Amino acid sequence: MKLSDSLFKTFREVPQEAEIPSHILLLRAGMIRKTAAGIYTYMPMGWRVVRKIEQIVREEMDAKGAQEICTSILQPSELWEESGRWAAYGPEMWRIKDRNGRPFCLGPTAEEIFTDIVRSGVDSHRQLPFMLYQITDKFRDEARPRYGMMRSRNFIMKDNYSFDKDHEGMMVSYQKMFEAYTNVFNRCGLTFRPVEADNGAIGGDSSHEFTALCEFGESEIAYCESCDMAATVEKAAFRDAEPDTCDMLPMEKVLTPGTKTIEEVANFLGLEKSQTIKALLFITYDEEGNEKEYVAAFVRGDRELNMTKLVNALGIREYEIAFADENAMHEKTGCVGGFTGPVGLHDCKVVVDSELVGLRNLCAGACEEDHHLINVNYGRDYTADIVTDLKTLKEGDPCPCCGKPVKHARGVEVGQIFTLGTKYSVPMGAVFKDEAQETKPIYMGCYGIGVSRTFQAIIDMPENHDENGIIWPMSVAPYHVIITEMKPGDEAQDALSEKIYNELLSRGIEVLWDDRDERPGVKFKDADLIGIPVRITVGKRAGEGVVEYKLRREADKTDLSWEDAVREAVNIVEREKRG
RNA sequence: CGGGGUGUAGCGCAGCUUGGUAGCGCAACUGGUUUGGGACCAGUGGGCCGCAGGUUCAAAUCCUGUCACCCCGACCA
Repeated sequence: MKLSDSLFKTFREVPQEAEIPSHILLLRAGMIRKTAAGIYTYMPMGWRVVRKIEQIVREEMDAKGAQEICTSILQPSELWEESGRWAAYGPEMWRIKDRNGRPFCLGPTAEEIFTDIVRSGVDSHRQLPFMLYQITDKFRDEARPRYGMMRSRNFIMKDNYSFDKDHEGMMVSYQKMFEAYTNVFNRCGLTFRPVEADNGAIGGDSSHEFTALCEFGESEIAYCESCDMAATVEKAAFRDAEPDTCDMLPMEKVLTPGTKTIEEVANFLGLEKSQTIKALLFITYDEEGNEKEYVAAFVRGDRELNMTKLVNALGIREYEIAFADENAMHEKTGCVGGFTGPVGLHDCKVVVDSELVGLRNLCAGACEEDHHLINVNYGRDYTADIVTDLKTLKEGDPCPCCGKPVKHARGVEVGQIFTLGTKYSVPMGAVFKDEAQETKPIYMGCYGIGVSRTFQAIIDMPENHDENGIIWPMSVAPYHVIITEMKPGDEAQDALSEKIYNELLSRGIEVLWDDRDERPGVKFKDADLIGIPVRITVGKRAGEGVVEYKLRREADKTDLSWEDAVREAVNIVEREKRG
């Protein structure tokens, strides 16, 4: 491609709407343009990158035996009614009507469609297992689009679904996808970690998120450098403190005026925060949004409650719970703001963190203004409706696997895989006849890659950008080589540039030829900004057949004969283009 | 959905307090001089000052409403 023939425009100034490096550079390099909040157009150079990523995804999916199809973005409401998600999905779903008033949505995902296709096409166990995938636009009307394509309202996602006879087969498919995803993200040049993820109250057994590590990411993960443990903070298990071995002392009520926080109580009584019990009060709602019941959760005073774990323990959804109004709750349950403890509480569901069971002689609120109880013990003084791990694993806490202090990191979730089991196949009737002629539900898994998010996340990797612009990995670069011709119109330079251009093209290299009538500085700046991995500069020494050869990611430049430069370029492209 | 902020030329911004003919830098276009890291000189074009209403002789500026966009939070199969 000659630059003089293309629509090519870069921007010198940082666009006011962008904050993080990847978003700034995509806009400055002219790879994307915003159409509306969270809605973008891919410009020629950016679209080439997206297509490269898609191609990598295709190759890895095909290698695992998945087949590509393409479903409509428009999906009828009936399918979603069947799975129960038409009501459950909420305002994030773009809903539209056809001319006859029939409701449709712009697909936010495609479990229902794939299940529908498969139920009408599968009858026998002999047809299983198989996997289908597609790479299409997905639509989610996000409450808050952010950071360009990191969280956009319309994005490109590869989604695929596995269909197996049983749980064991499903886990084989899951493992295949785990491998495929690892290959995809490695080839795209991402630094990432697969982390154990939460899959909600009614999800399947297994889920992993693939998180590209990056300080601008929206997800937070906990990981261990001593072992393989890595999980989202919502999911990360917590190793309980060792049970106390001392005797239970008699419980006592003490006056603790004005000590509403854990810190204040601990200071007042001269205790460690770990010798106290923290109370958190909630109210839950049913599906219609009516108040259902009060919930009191208790964790050790120095711990942090993990909402996801609480919600899972209660078997409800995140939006069906909220902090309770303590005054309103007092009437019914006897709680007292700032002085609530598990003893004396009534008419509410009590959820106790598992480690409290083994700890002795703790201090808790007395459910009475300005009073606390000391020497409170589980079993003797109070019990729970549910005992489970409710804690958030914080940086420095012991690793649940090996006990070493864990680390936290931020990242961008570029992919997620999870087992669905029969969540969709049972309600939607996706069944088959097994060897014994019995009708069984199909076991499904679903797997997603955010292609457009990956596109942006690649740039945010520290090694893939610098102060001058993007540094594309060869595998996804819009072009492999850029020929920077210093002085178009100069006979020797024109001739040599053309020779190199044709030579590279004939070797299957993707070449951009900057033949614009611009000053050298502008050309160098643009070449750096758009991040083409190899630059061949045709300048003063064109007459003797000498060019300058430079890699975008390295500082040194070398003068080479044009033949050597072509050879070097072909070598490095061949070596690196597969990722 | 709550809090904060911004809408003025393609991009980045000033002007608004205290109403009086809409400005600057970059980009674009023309001519010239330049030519290995975002050149210089001279000239040119380009605006419904987000939109609607109001106050006023007069509104980018003051008032009311509304829309859009950005940031923090809530939310996120």
